[in-house]
Amino acid sequence: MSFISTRSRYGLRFLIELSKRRNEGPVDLGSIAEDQAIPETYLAKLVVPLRNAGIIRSARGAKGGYELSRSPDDITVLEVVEVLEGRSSLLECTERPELCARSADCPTLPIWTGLEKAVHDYLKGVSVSDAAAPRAPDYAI
Amino acid sequence: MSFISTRSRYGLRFLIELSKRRNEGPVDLGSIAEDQAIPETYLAKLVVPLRNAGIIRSARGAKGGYELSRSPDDITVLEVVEVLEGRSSLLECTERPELCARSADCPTLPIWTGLEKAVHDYLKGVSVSDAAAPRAPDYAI
DNA sequence: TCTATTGATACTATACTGGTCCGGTTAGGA
DNA sequence: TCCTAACCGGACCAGTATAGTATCAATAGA
Ligand code: SF4
Ligand code: SF4
Repeated sequence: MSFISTRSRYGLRFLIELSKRRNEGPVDLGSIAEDQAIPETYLAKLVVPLRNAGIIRSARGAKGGYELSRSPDDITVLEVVEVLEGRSSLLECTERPELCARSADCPTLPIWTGLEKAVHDYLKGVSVSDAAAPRAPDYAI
Repeated sequence: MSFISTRSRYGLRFLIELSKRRNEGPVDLGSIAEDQAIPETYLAKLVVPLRNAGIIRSARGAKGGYELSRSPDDITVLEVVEVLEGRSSLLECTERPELCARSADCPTLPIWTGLEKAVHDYLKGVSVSDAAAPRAPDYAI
């Protein structure tokens, strides 16, 4: 059970919280960790790749914290998952067929490739602002 | 990287091979393991849940082996993955929301639920016989 | 300068993945 | 009958990933 691990789940909840507290200036990690019941030291590590990816920006020092560096409409869940899981695929061989000697005529590869695409398309269609909406009906169907 | 682990990949390739060798009578594990380059002792373990699920049947003794117990059209890849991964979901909380205290008003849960559904629908739409087809164009798009 | 807050590493405990090994059981065939 | 091909079941194992902790340094506001 690892494609959507706590990394993505915590991370997405963190971003939603940031999107709710836009225009408060930088929000400190501790307050989000607390009200989302996420271990602060663990969340602190998830924040690094998000910053590197340009999704959030940070301010150090007292009164520092994090804020979204883009509109939540422009942050897709796909991007968040890719950044936090370190990969975008459920399978190595769909992205790097050269890793498997059998890939050239593997009958199952097209199936997995299709599955990847289904996942990609879905996640690409949902943004952080969709997620932040109180009851978002569309993507749940 | 584990939702589609070697279990599903090996298992599906095994079933495809069985579907190709239908009407040969029981096929012994060793010969499939060899030509699919799957460790025989490992494959031997994957075969147990497939039998328990009624996907294949086994014959013991000399000249024994395995054969599909249903038409390959009636075996969906979804079923194979569920049986071999021991679960159908990428996330626990979508199936058992009671595991998470926050599930009642978790803003991200509908997203993951929607993702599960996308995955389910896709995998349900592909059967072992589709997979066995030499170049199956439909589901790869 | 004091203090709140991020930044960067290093460490750990647990579980999962992908195997191997081995002794036992069943049944076809010489 | 007895040999042997094949399945059956379980213990075991090394490597890696996940989830989390701990420590200390850097920075900026009051
Ligand atoms: S055999 Fe097919 S599914 Fe398995 S790793 Fe190779 S290409 Fe991928
Ligand atoms: S917080 Fe939401 S996504 Fe995370 S486990 Fe609970 S219900 Fe699932």
